[in-house]
Formats: sequence, C-alpha cells, structure tokens
Amino acid sequence: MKSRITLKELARLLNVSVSTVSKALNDSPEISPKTIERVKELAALHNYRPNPTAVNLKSSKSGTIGVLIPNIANSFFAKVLSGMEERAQREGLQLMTYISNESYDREKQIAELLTSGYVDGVLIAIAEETQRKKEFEHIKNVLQYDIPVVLYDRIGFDMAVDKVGIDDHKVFYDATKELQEKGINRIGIATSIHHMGVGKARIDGYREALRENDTFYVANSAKMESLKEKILKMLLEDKVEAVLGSDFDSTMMAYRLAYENGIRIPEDLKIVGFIRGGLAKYLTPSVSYFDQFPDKLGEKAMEVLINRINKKNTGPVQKYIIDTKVVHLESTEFKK
Amino acid sequence: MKSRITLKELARLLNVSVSTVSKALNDSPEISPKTIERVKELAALHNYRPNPTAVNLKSSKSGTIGVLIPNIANSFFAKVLSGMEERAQREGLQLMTYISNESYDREKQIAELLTSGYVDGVLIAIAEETQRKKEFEHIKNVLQYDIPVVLYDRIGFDMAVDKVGIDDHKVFYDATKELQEKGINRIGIATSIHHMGVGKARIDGYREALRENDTFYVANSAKMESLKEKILKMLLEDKVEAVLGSDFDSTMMAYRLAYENGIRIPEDLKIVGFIRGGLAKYLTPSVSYFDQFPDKLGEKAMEVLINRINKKNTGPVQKYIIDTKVVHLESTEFKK
DNA sequence: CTGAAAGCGCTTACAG
DNA sequence: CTGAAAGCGCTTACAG
Repeated sequence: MKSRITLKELARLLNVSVSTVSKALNDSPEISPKTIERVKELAALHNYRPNPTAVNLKSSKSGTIGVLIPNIANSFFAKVLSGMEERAQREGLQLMTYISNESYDREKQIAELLTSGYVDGVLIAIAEETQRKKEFEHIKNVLQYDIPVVLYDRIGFDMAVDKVGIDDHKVFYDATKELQEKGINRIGIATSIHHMGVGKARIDGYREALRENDTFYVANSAKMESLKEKILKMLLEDKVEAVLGSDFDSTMMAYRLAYENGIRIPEDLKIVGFIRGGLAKYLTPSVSYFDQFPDKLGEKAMEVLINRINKKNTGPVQKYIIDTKVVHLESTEFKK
Repeated sequence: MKSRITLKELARLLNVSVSTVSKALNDSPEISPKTIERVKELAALHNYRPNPTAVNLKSSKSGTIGVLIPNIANSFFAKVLSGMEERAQREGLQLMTYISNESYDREKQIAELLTSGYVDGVLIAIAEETQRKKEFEHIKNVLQYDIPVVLYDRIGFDMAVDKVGIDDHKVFYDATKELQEKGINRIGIATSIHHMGVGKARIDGYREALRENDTFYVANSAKMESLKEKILKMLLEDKVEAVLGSDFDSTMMAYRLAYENGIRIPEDLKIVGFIRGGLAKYLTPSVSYFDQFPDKLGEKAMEVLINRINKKNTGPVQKYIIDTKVVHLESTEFKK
C-alpha cells in the first residue's frame, strides 16, 4: 500500500526546501542545473506526481471539462463523447460526465454543479424536457459565472455561446430534393423528435424542398404506439414512396412496418434515416443513412471550447457546422 | 460575470471569523443557533457553494469516481455507464470518464492518472489489447495505492478485487441446452471476441453443453472479412441450424449472411445473440437476444465500489453476478 | 460560543 | 542560486 510522495517529503530527502523542489521540477531558470538534475532523479525514482487537487487550488483551474449528455444510450451521443474524450486526452484534460436523461430537473441540478468549480468549461446538449419547457435560465446561469460553454448537436437556441452541430435543415432539404430528382413524388417523414430543435429543423427542410403541388406527409409522435399508427397510415393509406427517418426509432419502425405489411424495400418504398452505419449495413435490406460524423462533431466541440478556455479565441461567438453525408445502401436503390 | 463567493468574504460581510462561518454552515454544535441562522441566510442569499477543490484538498477525497470504458460506441458499455451515473448521482459523486478504445497503451496512461489523486475509486473493464498481452501490472499498480477498484463485465482475471459481471459460461450453456431440447442439433457459434475472457467463457459454456456426438462449429475471428468467410462456411457447408452470436457484429453478420444466401430465419436457421433489445425488435425478422441488464450491472458495480470507499464493506473481495435473460423473438420461433 | 492557528500540497513573489 | 513566507479555500483541534 503505497501512497504518493509529496514535495515536502522529497525536499526532506534531498535536504533542500520545498520551494526549490517545486521550482526544479518546473524547470525554473532560478535553479542550478545540478539541483534540477538531483531533484528530478529522486522524483522519478519515487514516481512523483503533483497532487492535482493542490495544483488546482493554487491555479483556480481544474483541468477538467464537464460534458452534459442527454442520453448516452443513443449511440450518436456515445460517439460524440468518444470524439471529445480523444481531443481532451491530447490536451491532458479530464472529462467529467453528466447525464441528464433528457430531464429538466436533473439538468438544472447538473448546471448547478457545473458552476461549483469542478470544471473549467462545459459542453452541453440540451435535454428534451428543457426544450419543451423552453426554460433556459439554468444554462444561461452557467455563463454568468464566466465558465466557457459550447452547445453541441442541439444548437437551435438563442444563446450567446459557441455552437457546434449539423445543418439539420439542409440535410432533409437535400435528401428530399434528391429523391424528387429521381422521380419520387410521395415523400413522407417519420419522426419522434418533432418537438425538439433538430427535429423541427429537419421537418422545415423537408417542407421547403417540396413543390407547390406536393403534399406533406409527417408521421410524428414521441409516443411509440401513436407513432406506429401514424407511420402505418402513411404507408398504407397515403402510400408514400419514400420515408425520411428523423431518428433511430422512427426509421426502424418504418422499416419494420414495411416488412410486416409486405411493402418491399426498395421496390415499393425507399428509406433513408438517422441510424448509424455500423448497423445500417447489416439490415436486410441494408438501410441508407445520414452519416453525421459524431466523433468529428465531438472533437470540434472540444476544440472550440479549449480555444475559449485558453483565450486563443476571444472573438465573438460562432456557429460551426459539421458536414453530413448520405450513404446510399440497398434501401434507396433504383433498379432499372 | 459573477464569481463564487468564498468563506472569507462571507465572514467579512458578517463580521465574524472564517472558522465560525465554516462551522455554522456545517451545523456545528459549537455555534449558537442564532449565528447559524444569520450565516446560512447570507450564504443562501449569495448562493454560496464551498469550493470543491479546497474541500478535497483538506479531506484528501475527491468525491469523484473514475470509470474506465473500453469502447463507448458499444451500446452495452454506454448503458452500463448510464447505470453507474445514476447510482453515483444519488450519492453525490461525480464521474470521471476515461476511454481506452481497447488500447493497452492508453489504458496504461489512464491507470497512471487514476493513481494521481483525481478519484476515490475506480471501475474498470479491461481493454482487449491488454487481455491479449496478458499485461495487468498497470491495473494491479492502482491497487497498490490503496484505491478501491471494481472490475465490471470483463471479470475473468486473477486479481484480488471485487468483480461485477454476468455468468458468460452459463448464458451460452443454457442457450445451447435449450436449443437441443427443442430438437436442434447442429448448433454453431459466431464470435469476434473469442480471444477475450468473456468470449472464451461463452465458447466454453457452449462446448460443455454439447453432447458426445455433437460437433463444434465455431466461426471466430476478430477480422471482419475472415469472420464473414467462417460464418458463411458454417451456414452453407456445415449447414448449422442455429447460431449463437457472441457479440453485435457476429450476430448481425450471421443474420445478414443468411439473408444474402436465401437462408430463412427462423425456418432454416435460428439466431440468438448479444444485441440490444431496442434494436432486436425492429429487425426483420426480429432477433432473439440475451438481455444483460447493463444498467443494473453498472449500478451494482458502482454500489459495490461505494461500499468499499465508505468502508461499509471491509470483507474479502467478492464476485457478483447479474442475471441474464433470453428474450425470444421471431428468430427462434418454432412453427408447428 | 467565537476565533486564531495550523495544515491539506502546491506555486511564486520576494529576500538574501 | 536557495529558502522563507504568503496564499489558494477550506476544516478542525485548541485556546479563550
């Protein structure tokens, strides 16, 4: 049972003062090369590591970034976190993870913790319930404490902070246009996140892409039972020829309901959705998807935050858009 | 731009000493009720929060748990993390997240960080590469520093620590037996994790369940191309009637290859695998799966760790097994 | 009941 | 070039 050696102990062993040891370890020009060598040698021998808590107390920095995640079971966020972690690691920063589970109350508690001095900066994706309530005071409060904040993924909010996300409007706009160009007319959307910023932006993009005479087909519900009914109606009554899925559940539900009702993909129905590539390729048929490059998104968000913390970036807040890509698999094949 | 008020400042405003303020806020019996009230009132007014770094330095505790995750993109680990976070939250503990990406070198670095005083205890799932190398010194080193460690999920290692996981041997043993009882004889395994502890245990369970005359069919490779070939051979040449999938990729690959080769599920081939229920139900046909209750596993691991940290548990190290359940969906249906 | 002092493990301006 | 002192924001044994 070892315990970490301290500066004091090192000083005692070397018969010098604590200050000398500290300076030597930090390569201070005040200290003679010989002393520096002696000190470093012993420190290495004892595997000395400065106590981070003490260093933090002195510097009023924690070397830690807080990440607020709405739902880690969503593989998108898991990958975003992975990208953040990688970037943080290169910078020698630690990650403190907080999961709101899409709850407003929990998010409020977390926001309180975030201002308590645990972290030097914060990456936030705002919870669903918070978006419903339109209550953002607790988030803005974090800013009051001069703690740098970057919003990631869920960025459609009126707040004076840096934002890193994708252009949800454009993704659905482009996808709709592309289907139309290939001769598909009856295009529908399935979504369980229509009440959230990103969900709304996607619907808007779709609507804008439709032409004068086109009808909107939007199957939207956060309740799975009701979503199912609406998608069924869209498939069986409205007989849409393509479905854009705005999230995992709605995409997979459309896919599954087509199967249950003998609707052939891609012959009778094309599908593109927000699911991850690692899954999409295994589906039968494989399903075309929007690649959001979540790891890049996470990395970028972390980078923007770091530049704020370091004051490398002191300009006005900015919005950064990560490019998205449609990956076409079997579910959007056009057979000749 | 606010900044947190300190004890000192509070003391100045109240015209009392810092010690008095500190004691009052901690409800010390040394302090008069009247003073306590005055102090708390002002503290509330200024939304005082003790600086956690200072408290940590005094107490040599950090109120933080380190979680070492091999791969967060694996939804199993994402859910485990979610369970841990929930339990930690109830205890007022924070989570420091480290992702090894299955790399030995990165894990070693993290292990070093874990002994630097950032965390009061550690939850570890050992990286794949580490298991291959059979190099566990860096993990054991954490123990040397008297930091409580709990191994979760990947627990088949000879180390004197608490362990929380599932009984991988039994899961595949039972599943094999169950298929046999229903009259299935040619049962195969698909696995990309055969070189890891959990993967080995599953294979062993399967082997033990087979009878005298049964043949083993094991399609194993960590390389996707080679795994594909082996599964194909198992399906087409060995003509197995059932496949147990040991992980996401191997399960989905068997499922997909059956589709590509006109092998009907469940008529010609039954499938059960380690995939998550949220996905399994949407597949076409839906795929039977092993529910590992990852959130419970995470919760339990955190609980065991907390009890060690609090010294509520000072007994010998133990192994805790979380029950698993087979959820039967269409891929194992027996039509009459 | 209140306060001065010491100390947690560091860093750094200042003195020698 | 080295060291004593002050201080980061707390807690707590001790004195009064």
